[in-house]
Amino acid sequence: MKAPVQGTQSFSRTIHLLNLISQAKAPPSLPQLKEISGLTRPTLYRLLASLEAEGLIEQRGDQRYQLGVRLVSLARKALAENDIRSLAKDALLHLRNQTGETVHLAVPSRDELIYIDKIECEETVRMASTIGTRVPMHSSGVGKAYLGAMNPEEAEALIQQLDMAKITSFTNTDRTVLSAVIHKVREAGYVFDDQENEEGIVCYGAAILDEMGKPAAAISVSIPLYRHTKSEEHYVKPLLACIANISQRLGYRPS
Amino acid sequence: MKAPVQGTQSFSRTIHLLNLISQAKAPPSLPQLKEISGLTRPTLYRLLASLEAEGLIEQRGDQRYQLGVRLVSLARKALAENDIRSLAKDALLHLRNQTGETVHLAVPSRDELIYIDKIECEETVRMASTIGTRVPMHSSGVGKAYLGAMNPEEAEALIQQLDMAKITSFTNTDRTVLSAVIHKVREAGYVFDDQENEEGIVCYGAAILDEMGKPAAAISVSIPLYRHTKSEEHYVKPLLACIANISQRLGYRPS
DNA sequence: CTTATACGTCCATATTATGGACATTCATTC
DNA sequence: GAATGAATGTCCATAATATGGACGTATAAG
Repeated sequence: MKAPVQGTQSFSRTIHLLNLISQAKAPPSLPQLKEISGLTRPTLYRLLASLEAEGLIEQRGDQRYQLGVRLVSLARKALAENDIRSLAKDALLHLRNQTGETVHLAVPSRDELIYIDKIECEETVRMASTIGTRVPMHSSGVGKAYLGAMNPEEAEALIQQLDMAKITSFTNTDRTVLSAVIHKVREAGYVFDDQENEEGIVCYGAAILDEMGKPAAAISVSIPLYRHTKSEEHYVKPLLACIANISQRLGYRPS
Repeated sequence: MKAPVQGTQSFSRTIHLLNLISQAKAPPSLPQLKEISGLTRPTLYRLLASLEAEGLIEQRGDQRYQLGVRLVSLARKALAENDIRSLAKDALLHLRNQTGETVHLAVPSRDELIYIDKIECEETVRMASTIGTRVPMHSSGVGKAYLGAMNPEEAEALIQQLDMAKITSFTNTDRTVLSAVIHKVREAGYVFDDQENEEGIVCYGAAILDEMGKPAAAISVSIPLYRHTKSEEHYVKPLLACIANISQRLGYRPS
């Protein structure tokens, strides 16, 4: 395997092996690793031993290999320096500038989404939401976008557990209807929320995908109903471009 | 540098460099890395280039190096397979068995702690808490333990923002008193909560530390007041042993 | 303009990583 | 229980790689 830098071929091989373990659907066994990696037995043993020595992988009781806790502590540090908010900042600013409306970034917390960033529009009439605001999954743009990016079975299981509270007079409280909506969101890649979460406010939402294609966060563009005068494309096109930008920085590679 | 396994010296060197970047108080510059690593210039360049090629580090605009987003996605996967709940399970069971009382594991979420695991005692009278329950930082054992493990400045800043609500008639609502309590917790390494969060329930709490010595989670042993008959040591000694066990698995190394 | 420092790369060779061969352990079959 | 095959694990001669002294370029300071 050709390393990108001369003199790092062995390091690249080892990290490649780590990536294979990371990408496996379930912790792989030795024969499985030998097959998917194409490495010879002594080399495979040695590279696994070196990853284990550094805590990057661990061998389970059943001889299978999984990612190690050292990665978690490294990543906590990485997040402190480089969390999704920082990663997303420029793209969110750009989205706000292009749409002219308020943009939110939200992450999941149990069955809600929490706004962790907000880039406000420059209009006089603005959103009352603040960072830290929790919004329900069933009625908010970011929540429905997140559900729509989840694995269908997982999304359905979560929908069955949601408290389908009536937030506004427009809020849908029927789970079957929500399932159908989420199905459409999954196909379209974004959602249009028509005052289900806040009377007089509509929004477009989409989910940010991580390296494994799973939703990591969601973004919305929120618009007072009276100012919602431009075409859907005016909001959706830059929203999806923003999502692609951030998802890519997070390691997502569309197949 | 002697590698733990023959044939992995280069990989060990590269990971050692990654660890130095991880442990630096601020993203280090090239001259700083050269000094602390002891590597020659060509070798340093090459190893940095290989880490960068794999996304494990990134060079900032000001030429300094920080941990890369690839670590975040690897760690998300690692957490899915090996999260703190799994890591802590055996130790929590052991703590419950030794103390005979209900044990909680909680992680922070903004200014609260959320129970993510609960090992119930085998007595007839049990705690009403459930997984997912949020408890305030100022009044709960896990909350105060967490505050006590934080950096003093950060803890103080957070204390100033807390909603010092009166949860029970025993709840302290004075920030200055809370600061003094947290100072004592920091010194003792654990907290004794006397019905501040739930009338009729006392508990002992301590924080789990991560690889950098920062709190990652907290544990409490909850006891109905009428059953709180044994010595403090009966609860505290196994609690601290449990904490040490889990913190070590998380990569914490006491200095 | 000169000098010093910082940043960056080449390539001969010292050193390491490799895998064919072999060893040990375990499971299966007779 | 013995024989056989498969799985797991390691050795070490040598093919291949990683290294750092030497050199080059860019930038900053005087």
